[in-house]
Amino acid sequence: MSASLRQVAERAGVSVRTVSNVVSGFALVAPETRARVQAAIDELQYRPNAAARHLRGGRSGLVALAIPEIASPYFGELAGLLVEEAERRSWMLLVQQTGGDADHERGLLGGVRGQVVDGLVLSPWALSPAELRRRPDAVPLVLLGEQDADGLLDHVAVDSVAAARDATRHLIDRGRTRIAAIGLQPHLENGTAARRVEGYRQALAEAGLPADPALEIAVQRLHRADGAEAVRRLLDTGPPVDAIFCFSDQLALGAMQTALRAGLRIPEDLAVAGFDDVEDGRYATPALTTITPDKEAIAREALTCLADRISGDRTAPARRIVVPHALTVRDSS
Amino acid sequence: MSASLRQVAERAGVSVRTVSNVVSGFALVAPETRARVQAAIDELQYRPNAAARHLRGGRSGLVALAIPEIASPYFGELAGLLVEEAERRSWMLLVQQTGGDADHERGLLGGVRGQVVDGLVLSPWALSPAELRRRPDAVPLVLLGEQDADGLLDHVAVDSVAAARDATRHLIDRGRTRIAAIGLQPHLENGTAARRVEGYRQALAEAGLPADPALEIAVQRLHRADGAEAVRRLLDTGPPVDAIFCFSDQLALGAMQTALRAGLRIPEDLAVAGFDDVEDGRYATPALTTITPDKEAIAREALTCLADRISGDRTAPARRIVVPHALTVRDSS
DNA sequence: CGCCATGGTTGCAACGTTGCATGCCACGTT
DNA sequence: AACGTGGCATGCAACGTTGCAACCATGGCG
Repeated sequence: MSASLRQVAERAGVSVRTVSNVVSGFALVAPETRARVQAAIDELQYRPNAAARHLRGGRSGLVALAIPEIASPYFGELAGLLVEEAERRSWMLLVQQTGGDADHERGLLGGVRGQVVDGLVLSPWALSPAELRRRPDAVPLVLLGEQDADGLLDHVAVDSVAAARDATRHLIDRGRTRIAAIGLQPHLENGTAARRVEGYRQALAEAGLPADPALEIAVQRLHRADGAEAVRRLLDTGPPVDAIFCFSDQLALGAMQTALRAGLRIPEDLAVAGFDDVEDGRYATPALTTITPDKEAIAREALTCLADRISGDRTAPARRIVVPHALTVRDSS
Repeated sequence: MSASLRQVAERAGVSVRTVSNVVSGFALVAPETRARVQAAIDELQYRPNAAARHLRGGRSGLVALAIPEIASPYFGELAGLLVEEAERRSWMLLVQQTGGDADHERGLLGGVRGQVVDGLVLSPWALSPAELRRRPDAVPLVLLGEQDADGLLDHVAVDSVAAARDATRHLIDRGRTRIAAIGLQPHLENGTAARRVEGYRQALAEAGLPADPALEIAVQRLHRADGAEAVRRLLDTGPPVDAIFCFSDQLALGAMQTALRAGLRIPEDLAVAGFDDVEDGRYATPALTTITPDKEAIAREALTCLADRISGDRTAPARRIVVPHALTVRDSS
């Protein structure tokens, strides 16, 4: 296999300990010795053994990212940024998919298989705040999204209420009055959808528009298919609408396709706004108006937070980090 | 921290070795002893230490996936399937992004930081076959895509020549005669683009259509922006076209947006076909005709191949695995 | 001249696990 | 009664690394 410290030591005629000193760069080593050891290292192509370091030092240099599904564009983009940010901190990122399954999420809270990782970035979906709170405190943990765990766990997220309000207000500013909201998830304890409805309702109230429950459409998941189906229902049996605010870009893209196929013109007959600003939306026809969360900031803050937990005080009070968002207006509204 | 075998052993009043036997399930352990040990394990919430197992056994249970970028839909979908497939084999997947950078890819060939992983699934982009071939044989490796490393390394891929021929033939069957190909990459040694051009030319030749170099458009990357720009160039300065075959769905989506904005009707004025069958294409307007590679098969075969290398003969002859593909016709053609 | 500080190097131990060899006991056989 | 056998349990060692403390020169100082 690969060379070990011992073999390098034998080759250089020094002790194992001295080679270790050279490798780790620190400590007092005579320049001449260092050179000799370095030569042996190069010849044998020595590479430190991660397993031994992990065992000895208790750090693996690995961080897990647990998300519902990596194939979804929003999580894909986020994962990409997290990988980059992790690399910047000489960590490596391990991806777990929960599929939005509660048991799966619960399992991860207890620690990723055998304490392999130094920390966990979790985007909970099905788990209730209550369950999140009473987790066995194994690995340092950061949550993505507003999970309302009573400030007991570190969070990183945009302000969903404000963002949803911004999006809805924009549609109102465009003169729309019958604005539907697609993306409620009453079957989940997940607080994100609830916050977005809240922001939506706030904007309506501020503008003096009535809140019509028939305009609030629930979905199972946040995929394109769900958005498509929601619009189908809305057009078939719902009240007339002149705008839709979708809680994700995926929902919005599915919604747009169905609306276009039904012969509606976007934005003339129906204005559409999404949430996430994934690349698909920018290249859709028409290009999608959306809420743009600062994803770089999410990635950066999440890992900063994790780093602080890992090397700092694990019992420090939980932080709730709110990252900026913006409204990006495009052709769909 | 977490309990170790020793602590469980003390609690259960047996030796460390016996606890190990219980944990690993094997060996001869008296039912009564097993029960007592199991009780101690549960009480202390013992979980085997991955670092120690890795050090002792030489297996980490980790596999790395190295791709240009996870945020790209094709790689996102593939990564999702690989994560699932890995889980099925009780492996965990670690994601590395090369950004299509040659140095980065080269670095990974030498082994992922300190032999952390048992295997590597690499989707090379910038690296030449020659370089791939003379890699230091560190970790077991499987390549995604047709990299033409002279049969010296394991590969998993669709037959790009045949697939490109199928797509082009379909456009010809639709009565198109001026068919452009977007996605050539003469600046890269990467063989995939070259194979797709070949398939495209074969189909033209079979149909007796002339091969016009002005209809073969090169791009830097395979993003939507590149497709959009390619179509812009084509419409501005190129010869007239009535169909486009793009080497990726992303290129096709970018191409469609630009064409639609230029007032062209799809498919009436311009038929478009892509490659990859990512979800975006299915929900685009019009829905995108494309080549559908069996991604599940790619994920499955890649990990099977890796598993064989890891636990089997590392010097066995390299395998070239070709997975099935299909032509999926939708509204864009 | 002896002592101490300093620079440079080293050995030991331990992190948690498992392969190997061995030990112990009870039972059945000769 | 002595012996072998098989079921069960254990001790030792090693995987590669690093913290700790000790070690040995050397040279400066009292």
